[in-house]
Amino acid sequence: MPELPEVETIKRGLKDLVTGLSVKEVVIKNHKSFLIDENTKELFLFNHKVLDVKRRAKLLMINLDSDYSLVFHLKMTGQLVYVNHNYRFGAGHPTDSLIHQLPDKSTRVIFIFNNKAKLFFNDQRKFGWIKIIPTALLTDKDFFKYHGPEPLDLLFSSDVLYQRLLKHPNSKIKAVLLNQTVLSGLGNIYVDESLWMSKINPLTTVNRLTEKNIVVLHRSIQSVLNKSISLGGSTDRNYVDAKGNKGSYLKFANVFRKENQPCPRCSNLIVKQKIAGRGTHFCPNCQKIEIEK
DNA sequence: CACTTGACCTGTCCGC
DNA sequence: TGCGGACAGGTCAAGT
Repeated sequence: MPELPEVETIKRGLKDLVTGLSVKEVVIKNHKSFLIDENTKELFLFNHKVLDVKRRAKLLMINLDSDYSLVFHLKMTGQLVYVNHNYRFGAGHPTDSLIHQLPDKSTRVIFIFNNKAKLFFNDQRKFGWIKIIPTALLTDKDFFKYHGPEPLDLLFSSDVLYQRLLKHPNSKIKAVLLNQTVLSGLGNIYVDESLWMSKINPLTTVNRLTEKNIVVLHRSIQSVLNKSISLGGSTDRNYVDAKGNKGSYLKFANVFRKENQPCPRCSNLIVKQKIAGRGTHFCPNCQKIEIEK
């Protein structure tokens, strides 16, 4: 589930909650989720303060004052939920009921902090992972050489998008936008939404796109991501933020999970079709394939 | 090289 | 009510 807006939302929440705390204990219920040896735990994890929480692409990083960082990839069903020592954030918090159920059967790793708060790494499908990596490596651009630019970075212009897309001229735009080496952070939801907003058919090959298409696509990607971040991301099934709150972006989605419903722009029915191996939602009427270049 | 498929896992939903 | 199959937001390796 978690794409850029979801990981960004978790990061913002966690940063306020865990900065300054130190890890006292870790309970690993599923070892494949977090391969770490006792030595590394003692030397680089335990009793080290959290300096900062960062995001790059879909990775979330907790920098520790040991010069190492905890790095998380949530893949499809990962959650990072912080719960304080008495299992409450405050009277009447909407997610108190959810928090009381933790740990649950999807809990794979639990971090316990010096203030007795716990951070639950839940992951139903066990695809996600946690690693401990030297912070210096994470700031080295080599580490992210297989990740494309951040779509909300000021340096990410429509020209940059154009240049990167052009490296895959014969591929379908849907597949290229899902490719993390081209651009970081988009997943199935935001690719479908961005293409709808741009009136681009997901089957269009890159070499059929006009320059105007790309200018509009660039603006649409940023608009969709910014709107989702402002709404706390998308909760389709699993996703919750660091406090256990769901995101509300999908209430405003135009095509994702809207198959057989009218297109908000032209009233034609939205279709769902497998493209690039993924369920893809679009309006075949107003998302036309460009004929001329 | 472009593209597809299968694998990693668990849970849910749908049709019989 | 039970069972089998398809499917789910991510990524990687292997195959065509």
